Amino acid sequence: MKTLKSLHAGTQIRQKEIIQAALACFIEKGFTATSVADICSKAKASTGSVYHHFKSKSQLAAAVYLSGIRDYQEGMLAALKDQVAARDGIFALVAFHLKWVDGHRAWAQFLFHQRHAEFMGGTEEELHQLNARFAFGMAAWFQKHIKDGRLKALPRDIFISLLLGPAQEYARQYLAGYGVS
Amino acid sequence: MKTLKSLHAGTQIRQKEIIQAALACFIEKGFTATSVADICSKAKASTGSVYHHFKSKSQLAAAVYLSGIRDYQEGMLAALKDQVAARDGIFALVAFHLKWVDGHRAWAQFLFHQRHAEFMGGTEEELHQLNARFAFGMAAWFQKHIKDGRLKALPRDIFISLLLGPAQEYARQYLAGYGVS
DNA sequence: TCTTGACTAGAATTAAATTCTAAAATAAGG
DNA sequence: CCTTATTTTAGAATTTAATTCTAGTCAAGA
Repeated sequence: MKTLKSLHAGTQIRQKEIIQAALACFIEKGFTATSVADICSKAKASTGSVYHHFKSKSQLAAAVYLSGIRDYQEGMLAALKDQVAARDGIFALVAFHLKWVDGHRAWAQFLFHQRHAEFMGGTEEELHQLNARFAFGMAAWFQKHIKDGRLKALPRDIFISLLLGPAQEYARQYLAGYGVS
Repeated sequence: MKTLKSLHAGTQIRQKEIIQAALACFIEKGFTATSVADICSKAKASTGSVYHHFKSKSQLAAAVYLSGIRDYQEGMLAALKDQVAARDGIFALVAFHLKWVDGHRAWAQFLFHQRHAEFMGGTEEELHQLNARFAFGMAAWFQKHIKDGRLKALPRDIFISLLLGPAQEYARQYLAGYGVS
């Protein structure tokens, strides 16, 4: 017998198409002003399909958000994995951050503006989990450099602020001059 | 003949009631999740009445926002007007800021969270005008102290940051532990 | 008091979200 | 290959919520 919940081949692609379409619409018109019909037509999908993959418009927006974060965080960790020296790791992170923002401007803008949006309710666990995993991965890499005294031991929030704050702030200003919404 | 647009006596009160009801709903459930029916029933007003006073649900949300800002800014300027000495003015501002946040927690929370929300589109001019007027009033008071060398001349954004940043940050944390949304 | 426009009420309309039903596509086991 | 269970798609039907409309009430001021 066939395994339950076996996904069809194109499913992930379809979901990504829908997410991308939704992202484009949200950025162009904002969450409230885009209808799911808008999203359907931009994604060339039927309402049935969209609602099959996502519980609701809000949940889709949350998926857009989470999907962006996931991509960013995975990229950051991957960038880190290739490095050994403390200095190289830090450079890699900052470089990746800036590159990601530049390469995903629409998405970055969405992430920045919707940080605490209402549709995120009911996704907090998943977001929290993502963040925890990310923090863990980062910590694991930096730990050895801290132990060996090459980097200072600092509270996590301070550490992150020092590491990425400037790039973050720069990105914010960069995106502010980029367009819509 | 009667002047065009002469308002009835209770109009302002009614509008305030609706704004307060809307504020309560928005804070309790968020903008998207509250229906104008919710607002109507909380304000004991008919849909007709609500739509007579406000063009749309979004515009009502914008009015809630602007109304809060206006109240805050007027209070700040009034607090300043009573003072002469530079030190007294600064103390008065910080005190008023904290008192206002404490006395209007719901409102303050709404203002903090909705800063760049979508429904603000189409109200930017009015917001900008409010801010400009506020900045002008503030500048007017501080100018003389700066001229006389009792206060340093600093770029406006830096000046404000130094003046209210700590209180602002404190308020943010204070509200974070306050409840809903 | 009378006229006029503001205001209120709530029904009617419209628009958008969500659900539903049936059909098409796909994965695996035989 | 065929069968069958299951996922996926389409789009119509339903439901829900925003907005508009119509009729009537009320208040200001001449």
